[in-house]
Amino acid sequence: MPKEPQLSETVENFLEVILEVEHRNKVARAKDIAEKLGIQRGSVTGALKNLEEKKLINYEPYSFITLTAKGAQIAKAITRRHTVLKDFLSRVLQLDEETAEATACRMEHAIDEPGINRLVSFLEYIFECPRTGNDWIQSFIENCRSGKGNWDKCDHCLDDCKSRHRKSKS
Amino acid sequence: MPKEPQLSETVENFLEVILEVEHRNKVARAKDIAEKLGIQRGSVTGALKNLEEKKLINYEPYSFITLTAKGAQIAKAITRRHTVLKDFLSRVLQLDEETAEATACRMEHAIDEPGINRLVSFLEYIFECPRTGNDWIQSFIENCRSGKGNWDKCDHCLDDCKSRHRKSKS
DNA sequence: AAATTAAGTTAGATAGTCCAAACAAAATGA
DNA sequence: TCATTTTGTTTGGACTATCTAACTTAATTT
Repeated sequence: MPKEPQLSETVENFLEVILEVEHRNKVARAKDIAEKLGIQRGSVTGALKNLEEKKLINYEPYSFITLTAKGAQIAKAITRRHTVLKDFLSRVLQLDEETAEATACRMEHAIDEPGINRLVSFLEYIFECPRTGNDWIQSFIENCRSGKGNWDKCDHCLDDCKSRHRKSKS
Repeated sequence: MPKEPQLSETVENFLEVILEVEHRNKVARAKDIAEKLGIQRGSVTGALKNLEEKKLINYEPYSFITLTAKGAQIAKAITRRHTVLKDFLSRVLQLDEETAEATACRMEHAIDEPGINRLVSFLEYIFECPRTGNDWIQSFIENCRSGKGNWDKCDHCLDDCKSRHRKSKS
């Protein structure tokens, strides 16, 4: 397999937005893309031609825009990265909605599939391992607020873990 | 305070590299910067002029390059992000050295100070909370390898946590 | 000190991303 | 259907980040 030349952040964002718009309104129009990306309509046309050349979208002037199979595949991968990262940022690091969204949007271009898969496993692990889960995250937040580590209630906390785990097995 | 216009990824990388080279050899030369960034010598000159205009480096043609206070401050912030992210990627997600390094290098431009501070707290929390720590990460790896969750040994594992915690208090 | 090599700069080219404004096509609706 | 509005395209310009090749300055070696 000849390795695909990696795509620019701009191209990835275009694909991601097109996928989203396609889902909402069956088909993507230049105007929606421009709005979503916060750029001028005029800037979209050239970019679309570029995507067309790269065989990532089906495009003809004045016509609708759809993703090719290749384009859709990439768009979905990027969207998945976005979702996973946002999940980590908001559910684990507890960044507020807006910050998590914006940060995920920038980070999604910086991590590859092996990395994101590992992060998915990590998220699952956090919320499934009896040693962690939601209350562990909760303690993390308290820890952040109170400034420094307070491990006084650990005995009790560990007992809770255990009894919770017993219950879940029964 | 007038908000600083945010810097491009390129500028951030330049500052980071200059800081590193400065540390290794007291002073940065265009050639080292070009090598580290994997670009041609000719591309460096223009960028340096730009950094000079932004008051981020002290630069005069044919002379040495040093960071200004402002430049150094930013370079250190980027480097810190890099370090923290790499730490997370390698110590927690267990990506191999090289991948962690490369990924951190791209992600460092995508996360801001509040975000990175939260990640620092999270790392500390993972390794200090009695419920987690190194053996928890170890179990994560095994979990990744074996494919699906295996929570058979959890009772034992939780007991270990507890006794370890008792010891650490004495 | 002169010759050679290494490092730095300049100039011109290209590609990508964007804008604003003028223009063209398509859709709407009276 | 015709006029109006909306949407899409074109054009020309700007800026960033790069390259290569030619050239200049500085450093090293003999």
